[in-house]
Amino acid sequence: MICQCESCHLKTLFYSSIRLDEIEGYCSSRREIGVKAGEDLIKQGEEIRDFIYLKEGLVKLYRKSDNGQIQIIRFGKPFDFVSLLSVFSDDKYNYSVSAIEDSVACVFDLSEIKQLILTNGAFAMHLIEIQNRASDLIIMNTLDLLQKRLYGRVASVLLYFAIEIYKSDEFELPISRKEIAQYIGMSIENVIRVISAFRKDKIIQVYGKNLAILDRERLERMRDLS
Amino acid sequence: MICQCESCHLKTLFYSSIRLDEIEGYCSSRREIGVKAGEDLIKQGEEIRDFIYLKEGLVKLYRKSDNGQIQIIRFGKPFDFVSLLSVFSDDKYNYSVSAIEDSVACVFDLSEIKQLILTNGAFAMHLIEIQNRASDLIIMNTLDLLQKRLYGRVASVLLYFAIEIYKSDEFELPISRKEIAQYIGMSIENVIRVISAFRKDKIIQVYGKNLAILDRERLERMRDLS
DNA sequence: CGCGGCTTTGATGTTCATCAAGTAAAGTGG
DNA sequence: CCACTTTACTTGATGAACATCAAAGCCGCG
Repeated sequence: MICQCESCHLKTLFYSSIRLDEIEGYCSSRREIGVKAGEDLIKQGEEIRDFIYLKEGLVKLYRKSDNGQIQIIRFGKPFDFVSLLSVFSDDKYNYSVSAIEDSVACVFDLSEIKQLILTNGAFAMHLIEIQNRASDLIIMNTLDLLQKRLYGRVASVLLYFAIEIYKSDEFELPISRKEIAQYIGMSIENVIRVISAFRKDKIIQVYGKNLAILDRERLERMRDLS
Repeated sequence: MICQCESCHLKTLFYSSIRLDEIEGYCSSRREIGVKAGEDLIKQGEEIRDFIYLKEGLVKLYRKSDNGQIQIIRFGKPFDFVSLLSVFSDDKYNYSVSAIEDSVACVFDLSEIKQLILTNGAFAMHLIEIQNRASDLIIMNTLDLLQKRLYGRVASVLLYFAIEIYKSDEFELPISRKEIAQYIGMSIENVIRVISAFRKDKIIQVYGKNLAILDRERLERMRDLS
């Protein structure tokens, strides 16, 4: 069997709504793409032909805004980055996706997925739920950032990686200060200053790329009290 | 016939994918709710039982964030406010909707819509497209705001109402300065100051609630150059 | 080695929130 | 209807939050 779906998260998500004898067909049309850290998986402006699902790794969604600045929309890990944003509403990507860590993506023909929506109600329902959840997350996250200030925004990012990505208070920060700045919409220098302040206040510990949250409560307070 | 679907936008959107002999059934289960300016259509925290579509009027989507502040997520006019945001991904609303102008909403049982998704592929596809488009708009809009500053943000709002809502450079501003502030994430005083500055610079003209954009180009430049 | 990108800190000025005080407008109860 | 209260709006003054400029150290890489 070409497609080892047992090891693929996609199975749990979608294949539960597809009859076993149908799976084979979709599996064979599926292909995997490996991208190394730094490489692009999706380029802004490209035509949307595929339906892409992140199987392994860590990516960032970002866009070039009108004035040429780069803005990071969201970080995506397996499960919460399924092709979303404009896949069914536009014909061109209005954002890029690139790998932060080496990643593997599952790629389907978009037309096949659309066919599946048309013919398989359970699949359509499932997909709607997933898309809905993903959009909600982005929206609420961005809204949160919008009403926080520098300190709260930086605290948010650090806690995001600790809680959502690494599920640990000690981890290797996968992104640069510059990327944090591009995500929270503040200047690089001020991001650095806040991280330094957190370090001096013994809220976090930094050695190289490694980061340890020493005082989770205080960091959460900084995040919540803007 | 109870349901005068000819006059309802929903028809063009959804009913194109439903067979004529099926329409009758859904029409009869549909009900209309009128809300006067200032009244709530949806309350944050309520259970999601309905699928709601704005037929006439103007509404605002807003939420109370963790620290108790009110934040306006988006303004919605007929067509671009279909129940979205968490309708299929959560069981409770995490935002409120209230009428800015007197409005009329079409209400369906959510369970019926879900049933329709399961059994009618074309409908599901159509709904996915609409939801996708709506989410994209909110996301891109919020991201735009996030990287603009005071002047650019205020210019954005004014141009939004001129272009998207009223399709004219002269209109009656339907929202208060406070609501602008809650939408763009800045203080009321500064919103007022910017509007005054625009007025003094002859970019806009203000008499009471009425607003006229005198110099569209300059206002657009303010919006685009942050 | 030298170059470019990332990081860091300090100094400076701009942008912004906040406080204060006052005016106008709109609802409320007698 | 008028006095009363509340809400929206407005302006100025002040300090806090933030961007920007500048300079220097630190890598990794050709």
